[in-house]
Amino acid sequence: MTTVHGARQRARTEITTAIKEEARRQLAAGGAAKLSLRSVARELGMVSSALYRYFPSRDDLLTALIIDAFDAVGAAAEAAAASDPSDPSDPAGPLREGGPRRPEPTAPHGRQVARWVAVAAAVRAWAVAHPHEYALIYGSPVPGYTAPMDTVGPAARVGMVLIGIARDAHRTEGLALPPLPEPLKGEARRIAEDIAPELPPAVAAALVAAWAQLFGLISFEVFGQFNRLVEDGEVFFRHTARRIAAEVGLRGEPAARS
Amino acid sequence: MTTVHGARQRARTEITTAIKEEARRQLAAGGAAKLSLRSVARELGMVSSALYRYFPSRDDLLTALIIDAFDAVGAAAEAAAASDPSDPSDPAGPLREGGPRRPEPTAPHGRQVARWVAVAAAVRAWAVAHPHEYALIYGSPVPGYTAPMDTVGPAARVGMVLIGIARDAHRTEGLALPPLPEPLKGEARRIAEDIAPELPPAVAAALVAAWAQLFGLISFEVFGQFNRLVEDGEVFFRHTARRIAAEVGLRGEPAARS
DNA sequence: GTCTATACCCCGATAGAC
DNA sequence: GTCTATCGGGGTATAGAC
Repeated sequence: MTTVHGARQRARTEITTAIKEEARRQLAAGGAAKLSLRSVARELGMVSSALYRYFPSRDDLLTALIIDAFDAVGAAAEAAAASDPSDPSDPAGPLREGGPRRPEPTAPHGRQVARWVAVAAAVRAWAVAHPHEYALIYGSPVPGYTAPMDTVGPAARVGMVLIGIARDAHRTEGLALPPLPEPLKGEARRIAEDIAPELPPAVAAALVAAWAQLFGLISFEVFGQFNRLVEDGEVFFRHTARRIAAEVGLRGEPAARS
Repeated sequence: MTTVHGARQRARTEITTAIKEEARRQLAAGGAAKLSLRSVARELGMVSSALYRYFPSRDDLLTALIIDAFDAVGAAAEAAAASDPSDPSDPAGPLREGGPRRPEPTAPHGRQVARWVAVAAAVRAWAVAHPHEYALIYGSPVPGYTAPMDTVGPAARVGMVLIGIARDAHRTEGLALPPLPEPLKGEARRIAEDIAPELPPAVAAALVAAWAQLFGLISFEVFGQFNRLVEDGEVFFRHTARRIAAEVGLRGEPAARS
């Protein structure tokens, strides 16, 4: 009985996976707006009504895809943060999808900067490799669709990784930024309370700005706004990510800066 | 006869305008993907086939909307650049769209920084006021639609304004940035040739990055990624725009530089 | 859990009368 | 330039047999 149940469960999750895979294919072909249960079913050799046993509505399928995408990019970011890019023998992390993790042979000073850049580069690499899933989660909101609460956890993962790096840097080296102008102080204090009470408010606020700026670069590349202006996206991006790291107070070795 | 012709022309442009207005309304309601000639016609009390006298296809209507949007945000940027935000008596430009006017402190030195911030704030204000048109031009690409060449001119206007500010600053004060790391030098040289041969390559490359970073902030706000983290978007944005200005070598008065 | 059938919507685009 | 009519597609979602 549990066997039967197990087998059924297995079949169910297999089909669910197949549906999501086909849906992702269609996402790539036509965008989120014209993802349709019917054509997914058609392509899978099913009839449309059968899909409703797996996803009660089109929006639920969309939600599943969104959560998967946030989880994928979040996992890539976490893997990059866990690997140590300052170790030349470490092949993992920034350039891989989901690299293996390695021990940490400690770099002297700019280790957190290197991790920051590695995380940013990993997010970019994922985005470039999965432009349509990236568009799904960081592009224009899908009209008529409002994300349920289930998405906020996965959506926060990349941000958490960046916050963690800042936290580590603050603990080991101390992060400091020049004082904020008056009108921003309240805002920064609130942001710090929300995301990282142990960080100085100015750092927390800079983190949020840096986060948005990193994704701005990625979006411009993925969405084609650079329009041939930038040729080697990775090199350009890594350099800019390093400069952005400085904006939150992370200091690299002076030699490597800029 | 010319009168008749003139009247006809007038009627034609009036109807064309009405169509675009209704289309923009629908853009707001359902996004670019479900903008349809049929429903525009319905709402206008016309029959769908009549619209084909004005726009030969749905994509042509979309192109018109895109060009209008690029022109609108470009015009806002140009107006902000032309006004002088360091003159407290100048009511024009940056803050006009909404929001309190807080004249930038007069500064003979940081004038280009003030212009930079004013332009950025004007773009943000336009985006916040017209989120759907913003999404049309800076969000995920519309699936199945490829922009014709007619859009590239209008699309470049905001960038041109930013380049112009950097150029002015370079002419009057000289812009300099630390030397670039080797792998970026070629890229930067090419970028400079493309957009502003008279600027140092490092500045040109930083300009492109800054451009993307500004729009990253705007997109996060407009697309709701900040999700209540940032409360006063304008204050937060102006401050960050000022920091980004420093990244391209624009120097404000040290006092105001957070 | 899958099937057929169905209700009830939507769309872009064109032909041809007026 | 606007109309009716039409071609030929598309979609979500449900009911009910098997």
